[in-house]
Amino acid sequence: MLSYTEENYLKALLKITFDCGVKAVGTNELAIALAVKPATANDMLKKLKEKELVEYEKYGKITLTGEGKKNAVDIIRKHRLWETFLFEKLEFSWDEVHEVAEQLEHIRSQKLVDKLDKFLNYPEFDPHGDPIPNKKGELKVQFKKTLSDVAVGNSCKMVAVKDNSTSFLQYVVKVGLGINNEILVVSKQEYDAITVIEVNGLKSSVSQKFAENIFVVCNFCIVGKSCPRTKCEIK
Amino acid sequence: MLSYTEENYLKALLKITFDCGVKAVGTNELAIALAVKPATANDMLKKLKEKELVEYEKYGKITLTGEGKKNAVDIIRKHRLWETFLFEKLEFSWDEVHEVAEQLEHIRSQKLVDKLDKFLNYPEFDPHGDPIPNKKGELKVQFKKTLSDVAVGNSCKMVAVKDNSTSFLQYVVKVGLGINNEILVVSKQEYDAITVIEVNGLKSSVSQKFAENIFVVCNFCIVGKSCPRTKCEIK
DNA sequence: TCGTAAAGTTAGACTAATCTAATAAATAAT
DNA sequence: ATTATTTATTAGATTAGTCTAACTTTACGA
Repeated sequence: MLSYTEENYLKALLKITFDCGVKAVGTNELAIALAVKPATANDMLKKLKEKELVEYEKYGKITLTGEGKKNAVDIIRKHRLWETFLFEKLEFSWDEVHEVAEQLEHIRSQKLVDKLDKFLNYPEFDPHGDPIPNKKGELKVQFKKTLSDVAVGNSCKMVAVKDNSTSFLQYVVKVGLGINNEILVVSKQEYDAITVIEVNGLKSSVSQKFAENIFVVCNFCIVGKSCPRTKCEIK
Repeated sequence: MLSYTEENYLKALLKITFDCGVKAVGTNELAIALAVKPATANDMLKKLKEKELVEYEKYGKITLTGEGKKNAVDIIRKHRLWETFLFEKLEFSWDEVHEVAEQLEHIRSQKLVDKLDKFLNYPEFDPHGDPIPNKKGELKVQFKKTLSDVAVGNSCKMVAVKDNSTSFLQYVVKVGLGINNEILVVSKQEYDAITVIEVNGLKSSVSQKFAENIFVVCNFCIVGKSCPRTKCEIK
């Protein structure tokens, strides 16, 4: 069985490679992600290599093995299910869920995960709009993360806000936005990325900064029919 | 902040003294409860004494300080709230909740506990019928734990079963019993404690063994008006 | 009351996860 | 290509929690 620490190393490796994962990971990079010293990460990597959860040559880059990836995806699944629970059932705000989910993700009980998944009605995305791996480890890939990533002419759905300050939230309300609202990206100024959006018929101009703080999912990803999806299947 | 291990030591100390707590606890007794060696318990007790969470003289019995008790009660509160959640919301069976709650009780988030409490509608008893301390650390003391403790002429409410075997459960169904049913203790044979109970008008004779496996709460404890209750208030 | 058994303590060692400081290899820059 | 810089590794130390084995108190029974 993996220790909490081992789980965190695997999760960090997956998260670094995730965005859809070409590159292998370096020791320093990993150490920074986990807020430990490179020497510490190195020690742990030896252990994980011994357990055949990662692969690397001495002085080379690190990749997860199939087994390592499977474990990592499972932790991410648990993390995101718990975030969804906290947000939807316990009325936590967007910015509060992560820290608690960091703890909850390590609870060991397959039954708990399955039951929680069912209780939440098998959600595909967490409150941040990140995909939740299903029981088999498959997940829907999202190509857009914030409003600033949405191309002109496309529409998307707001799922959460990144910034939780009062001033920002008041701004959000002012442009007529709320959770689950459709947003159409009407146009975008090339020079400073000032973007015209339309929400329920109301057009507004918003800054790059604003757009980066609105989490969205793209419609085709939600509808899921002609949805460009990748199965990051775990062997 | 306390480590998981420290929390477990405090919880074990409280649980040993709880039933309602006259005696102080010995090192061996504690070690057995935690499945560690006495030497290990001794080391930890030194640490807890240093932190002023327990009090004892060398070679003497151990008691929790106010602060130690406060911490221990809080862990019990979390444990029992999680058990209630697992049982009521996630459809865990009575015998499955404990193990998972052992893990969940260590999650650190005051907000999570408060929200969970609210989500469950401020329950006073867990699925085993054990009292859940409220936010102030107060709890309702139950004088009866199983059907075998209920005196002749009194009625109670079944809250759970201790034995989860099919044969027992079928027996339970046969006498017309289910969760939340009222049980009247009609009479009891002195010699072998064979007990006549009445459930929804149906009278049955049950054995001592059967009665010991039915968890109940007494009405006056639930109603809470003229309820003999003890506030185990935490200073 | 005295001796043995039970209960509690101490000493020394081990493992997991971390650190700092020193060293080695790989990469980038001149 | 040779050096300088970045990246990775090793060595040795530390802390928390555990162990075994030996020792010290306390409690109890003859």
